[in-house]
Amino acid sequence: MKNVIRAIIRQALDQAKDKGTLLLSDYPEIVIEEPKDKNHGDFSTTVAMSMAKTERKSPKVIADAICQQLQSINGNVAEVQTAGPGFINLKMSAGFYLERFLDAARQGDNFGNLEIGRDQKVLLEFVSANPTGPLHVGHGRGAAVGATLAAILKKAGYAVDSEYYINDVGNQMNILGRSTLLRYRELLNESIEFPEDHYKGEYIKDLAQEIIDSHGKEFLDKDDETALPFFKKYSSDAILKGIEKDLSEFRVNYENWFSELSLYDDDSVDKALAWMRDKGFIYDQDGAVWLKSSAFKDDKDRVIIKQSGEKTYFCSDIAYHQNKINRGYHRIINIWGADHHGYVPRMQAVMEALDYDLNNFTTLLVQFVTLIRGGKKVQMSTRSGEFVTLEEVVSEVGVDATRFFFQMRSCDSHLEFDLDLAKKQSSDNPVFYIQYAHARICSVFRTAEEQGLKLPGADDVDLSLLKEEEAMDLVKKMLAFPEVIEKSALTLEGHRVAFYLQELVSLFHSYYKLHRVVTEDQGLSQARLFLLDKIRSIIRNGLSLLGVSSPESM
RNA sequence: GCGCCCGUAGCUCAGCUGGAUAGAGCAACGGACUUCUAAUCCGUAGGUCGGUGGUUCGAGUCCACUCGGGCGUACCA
Repeated sequence: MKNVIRAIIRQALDQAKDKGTLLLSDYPEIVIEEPKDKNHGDFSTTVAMSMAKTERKSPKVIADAICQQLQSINGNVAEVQTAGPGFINLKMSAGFYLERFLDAARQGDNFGNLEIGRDQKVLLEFVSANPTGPLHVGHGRGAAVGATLAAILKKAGYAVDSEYYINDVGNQMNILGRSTLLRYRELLNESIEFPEDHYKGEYIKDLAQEIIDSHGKEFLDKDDETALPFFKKYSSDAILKGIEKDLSEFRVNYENWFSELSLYDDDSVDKALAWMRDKGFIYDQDGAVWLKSSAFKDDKDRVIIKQSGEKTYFCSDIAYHQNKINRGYHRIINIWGADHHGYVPRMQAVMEALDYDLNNFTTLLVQFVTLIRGGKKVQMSTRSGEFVTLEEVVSEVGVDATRFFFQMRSCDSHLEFDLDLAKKQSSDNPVFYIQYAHARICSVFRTAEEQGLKLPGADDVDLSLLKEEEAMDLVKKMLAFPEVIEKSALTLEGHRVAFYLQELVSLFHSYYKLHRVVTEDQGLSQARLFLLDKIRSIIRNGLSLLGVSSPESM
């Protein structure tokens, strides 16, 4: 829509240049805005002000010159005026909007699909929690943000692959195995000492019990070395399976599950190291092997092989990202918890060393979630293993509310998740407010059907009957949907969709209150049904991006 | 100490990458149900955009400094 306005302004500029009223040695960027104040028209532009210097005229004079041209352009512009320091305000005709609305309606659920990502392959890695315990609410936010971003990018035309990186290597795996083994022995009445740094959650005891149920006392008389591999594998497999189940129930799906272990199995790690060494980014010191990350934006060099000969997590991450690059992605996006932000510069250093354009590599940091119950913070502590799992929240408030609440805020804002509010069935609760609008529209259609009224086709409807200001407000808001998708895709900010839906639905509820849809006047009723059907489609569309269902009745 | 994020109405947060008189939702107060879902709507009130200085026609937005909160600063992952 703004593009259309931009083209009109552009045309006016060209005409002014032809007539010699403006120099236009250099075309300025034409910024189109939607003024908050309705008195300032539907759109406004600041070009006149930004041209003041090069034209050496006052913004007002330039604005007047442009206005003069605009008036002669075509019938779509209903009103033009200059205002303030040099704004040009445009008011478009009702026909302009209705024509575009009809066009949007013809596109059905494809409305809002864009081409901006055409021929662009994007890799989106998110959650990637270690398989050492169930997903907690923080992971849940990452999952919701990632899945929605993937959906938005797809709608914007990108070819997106979602990926989960499984950290199934390293010391943590040993600790996990040992934790389960110790609980196993404990449950079989052996006295044990449970180390401080081991996993203390109840789920470890559950795993131990499962092993007792299936294997009995088989491992009791075996030493650690013999028993551990089994416990390690059993635990991580079971936990990963649980993670997969939690995510799929949370409507979060991946194209790839990528195992860290596989990078060792196929020598990718060694190859990546050899490549780095060959390029001179690696050196040996103090018995360890270092990456020269300080040659890039990182504050210091980082160890990739410890004195003990073990490789660090960072080491396999080099191989992992080389693998990502080799798969030919135009854009690589990682979504991490904010507690990993210190890791960003060194990863950027790796990408730079691998000769990948940093403009195409983004790490989104998702800030923490605080759960609120009864107006008070729910205490969580990873250390004691007492954190609230994603599964617990979902089973308490449902997938819809959880998915929506996680995306009500921009990623880099801390999120307060009010569990009581999420369960509330009233307009206080934004997710219900939106779903209710959808159900309400469906209900209107049921009433219409009882009256023998049918939804007209795009060629049979007379939209000029939609004369009310509220109807035009709705039409304008709907036409902004593609811009919301575009903006969300470009800024990687999914919360915009949540905000947009609230605004759209609020306009609908007002309209509904003021104007009865099913009336004696068949033509008018049909025009209104047509309007509602499109609103319904956008709600359904937007909610599905957010991973929220659209109930037909509530 | 250094680095990243945040600071906007009583609360939770937007603010379209520099535009006009800073917005929304809750909460508060006052209204609206013979009508398609009142699970809703309409109205009122609420602000030194943490602070100081700078950049310019113009700053919540950009820069510097500063105060407060969160997180990070491993040969952990």
